[in-house]
Amino acid sequence: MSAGQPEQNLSHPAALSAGLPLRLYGLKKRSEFLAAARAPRIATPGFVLQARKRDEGAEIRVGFTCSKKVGNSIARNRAKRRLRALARLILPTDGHAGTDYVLIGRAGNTGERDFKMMQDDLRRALRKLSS
RNA sequence: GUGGAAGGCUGGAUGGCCGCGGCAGACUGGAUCUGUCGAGGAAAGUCCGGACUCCAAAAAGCAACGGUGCCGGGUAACGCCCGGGCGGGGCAACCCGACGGAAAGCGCCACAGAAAAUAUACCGCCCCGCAGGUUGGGGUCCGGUCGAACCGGUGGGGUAAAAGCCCACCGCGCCUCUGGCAACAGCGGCGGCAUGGCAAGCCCCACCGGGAGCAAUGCCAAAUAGGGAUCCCGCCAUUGGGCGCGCUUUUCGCUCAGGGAUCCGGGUUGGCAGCUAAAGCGCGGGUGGCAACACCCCGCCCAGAGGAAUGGUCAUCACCCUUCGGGGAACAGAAUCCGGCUUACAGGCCUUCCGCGCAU
RNA sequence: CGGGCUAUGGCGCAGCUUGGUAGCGCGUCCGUCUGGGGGACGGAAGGUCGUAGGUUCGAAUCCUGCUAGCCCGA
Repeated sequence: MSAGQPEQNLSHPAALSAGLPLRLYGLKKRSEFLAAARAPRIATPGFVLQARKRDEGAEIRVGFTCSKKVGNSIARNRAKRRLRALARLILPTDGHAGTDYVLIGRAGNTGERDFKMMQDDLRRALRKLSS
């Protein structure tokens, strides 16, 4: 299982957007993950953020991935769920249009780090990328 | 009061906001709304036993291999559970035991020691001989030494010195009888020391086991070229061969003339079933049983995904720690199902029993 | 779902079958040879044998349970 594992758990994109100002779309294909992997990245204690500016389209797309280092399937799923909650909360307002984001879980921290601190981490990482 | 032993239970609660999976219903057949259900005692490790399905064969048995191993019972079955026996540990409650066979056979027992399994004779001990010694022959296994272990133990008799050589008791073995379904226990008698240890070395004996696993298996749909090879049967021909061709397709025309099995190549990785009401659960009741458990009645309905949903976050209460800011909250996540075993586990609760101290 | 293998000095491996002494190569340290380096030679240190139990007088070795890693089949 590589970092480019397709995000099979991603739910319907429209369901994600319910009640939110901007729709989030999921990254599904391995090639899309690989493209984002070559893009600039910011590492935080709770996760790693990658962002790739696309040429076409204005929607924000986001993908989640966890390697086996994070733990067994339960630990990986919990890490991805927390990352998904983060993205739902912050990306529609702080994200940049026409960008693909990939959030990568880190062993030991993604499932345990304080959620407020992770929100700050994500906002700071987004500012850093845009500057 | 304190220290233990055994058995059982529990594994935070409530409410916002956002979100996930199954099922049912509603609605302009849209990817919406409503309702409802949604992890464990170990779901874990995958160590045993089954159910179920297919394969091979036959209702069996044998060989090989593997497993189990005191006795009796329970169970669908078990390597599990209950009861009993024997051995060991603990003052006790109680706990632990791979607990058949070493007088069927093979093998191993390092070092040390005289000697390690058909026993042996180093230092001693005793007797006899002579050339009287740093000596020769014999007796003996009593004492010493070694070791994890050395060929019964203690006491007495006996002797040149000794020895189950003889005797008593203990141990061991055999036999009869008694109790018990049995393992086994007990009384009595006999034998006269034989049988060192290791079977988690090979092995022997008794009993059990055909193989594979839900990615099993069945059905539907789609897709590909109804392709190739071999064999069998059939037909025509008879040295070797052929079983099709034309046409967009069917009808049709020409021709003596197509069926089966296995394998290879190629294609498909969609849907449904299997699938969860079950050898089910109940600190509900009754009967039988010491018990495990069985039977009857009553009540309950408790995930079914199809690479995996059961979550995230905030607040309050309860618990633990605190330097009063705050921090912590175990082991762990269903994948066909069930019965066990094993392993992991913060904290808390209940019942019964034993020892010791104090008071009465 | 089922099956198999491995774990031994810092690294790579023997030893396990048939139980009694843990060994080899590279590396490390010290010394000598050289003007010095490399190299050679001599010497030395370094191992709870993955872990917890059991069998045995005695276990790296035999048995059982865990832990970690790797591989195979459907």
